Amino acid sequence: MFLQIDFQNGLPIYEQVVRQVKFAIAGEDFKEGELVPSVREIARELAINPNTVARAFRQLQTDGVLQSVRGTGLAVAIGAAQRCRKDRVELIRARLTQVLSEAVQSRLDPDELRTIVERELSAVEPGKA
Amino acid sequence: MFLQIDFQNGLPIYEQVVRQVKFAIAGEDFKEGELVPSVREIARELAINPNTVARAFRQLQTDGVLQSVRGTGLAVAIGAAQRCRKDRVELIRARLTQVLSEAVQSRLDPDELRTIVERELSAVEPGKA
Amino acid sequence: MFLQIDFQNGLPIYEQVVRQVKFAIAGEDFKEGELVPSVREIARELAINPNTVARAFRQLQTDGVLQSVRGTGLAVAIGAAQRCRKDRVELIRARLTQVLSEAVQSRLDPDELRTIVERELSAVEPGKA
Amino acid sequence: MFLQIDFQNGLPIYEQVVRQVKFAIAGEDFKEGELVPSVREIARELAINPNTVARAFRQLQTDGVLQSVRGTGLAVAIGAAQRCRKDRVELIRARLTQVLSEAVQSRLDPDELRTIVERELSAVEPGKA
DNA sequence: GTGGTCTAGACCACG
DNA sequence: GTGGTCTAGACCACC
Repeated sequence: MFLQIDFQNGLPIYEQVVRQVKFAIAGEDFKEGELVPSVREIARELAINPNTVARAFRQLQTDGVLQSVRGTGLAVAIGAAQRCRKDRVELIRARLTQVLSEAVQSRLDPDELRTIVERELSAVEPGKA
Repeated sequence: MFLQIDFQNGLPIYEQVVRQVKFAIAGEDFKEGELVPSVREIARELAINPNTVARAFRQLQTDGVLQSVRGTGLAVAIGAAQRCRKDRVELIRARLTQVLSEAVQSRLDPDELRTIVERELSAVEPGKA
Repeated sequence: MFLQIDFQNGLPIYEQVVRQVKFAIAGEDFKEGELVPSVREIARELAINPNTVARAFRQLQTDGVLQSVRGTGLAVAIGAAQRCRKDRVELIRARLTQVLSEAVQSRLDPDELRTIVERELSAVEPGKA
Repeated sequence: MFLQIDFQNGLPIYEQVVRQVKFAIAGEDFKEGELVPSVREIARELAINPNTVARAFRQLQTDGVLQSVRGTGLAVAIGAAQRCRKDRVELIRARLTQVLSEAVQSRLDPDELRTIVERELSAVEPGKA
């Protein structure tokens, strides 16, 4: 299974499920038009209450990521993969902008910030000159 | 007054008070050894519940940033300014590292990330070549 | 075939089948005394579960619209066409009355309501002065 | 109290609460910026489970009608009254259009439809010529 | 089997 | 006191 819950970090379980399902859809682990695992199956897998999973799935429906197919299950909506990817990028961009703004406000050394940035980026661009 | 509360953003009010007091100490708006304003005064100023301010001050005492002066009030602890600066820097550095790690994991374009970084940093380094 | 299913709109599929069969009988697409297509045929045609069609047919029998012909199939009952027309008219009349009552209660402009009504009616009365 | 629940009509209780709260806001029974009654109070009043009320309120938050004020309660959002009025009008307009379209499709007599319409409208326009 | 709704009761953080 | 989260277990309609 793709999903993992961290019961320690304070984030609501249902939100972790929402995020991870969106991430799984973005990565095409769940494909558009196909059914996602049932509420009960996921609840069993993660050892959490089915209601908690149902709440996450309800959220995913209002977000337009899942669609209910009566008596059959929940299917990934058409266009959800692209939207999930876009949402995630937007979220990260916003957080990056905010933390940098706070860093500047706290007078952190710009060059030190650049060093941190390059250290992370180098992991993904090993061949870059 | 230095402090401002945002009732919308979901952050606990007492935590906003804690952070802002620490920030004020880091910036030497409150100087070491001097008394900070009373719980009642701050509560009145910010139009929040005195219990909330008291809770923030309790937190600041456990953090070793404020010290009770018997029968007088609460004073900024010696060495608090430097510690507050360091805490803030550490916090921001950790958050920056984390969000960059997630960005890389989501395959965001490294050059776009650099662009965001430079846009923020340019605000504070206008004279940089 | 006359029937079409909308899997999105939340209406139970078996009820959509019931309504459409009644509508087809009202419009004499299925004539009194003649056999309707078999459960299997309709299920194949609409790509739905035969159980669902069977349930719709059961409902149509209790409604007195279809009659079982032993060993042969299901036939449109005598008098069903007129009854279906009447049922449908009654249903629509009731819904119209209700939505208008709510509209009045919400203080919608009566003239705007009349405009909506005339816009729909003009489609069917092109020659009316 | 303003709210009433019909346990018979099949509509989910939480949805009835959502609609009625929106209607109450549209009618300014609950005013913008003020707190609505607490989850527990409404639950007690209507003799339903607090979770059910909480679910309705969660929906109202995602609809932008209510705003959570930490530790204090839920307040009517600014601009909610106008939005609630508009939503209700749109909803009714859509339903009216749809039922009329079905009526026309079923070949109901246009003049009978006009009669129904005028009968309802006359209740609110007694002085109209 | 599926999701959807509701209840009951518990625990938490916040003001 | 407030809302928010989670669990447990029940019942329903639908396929």
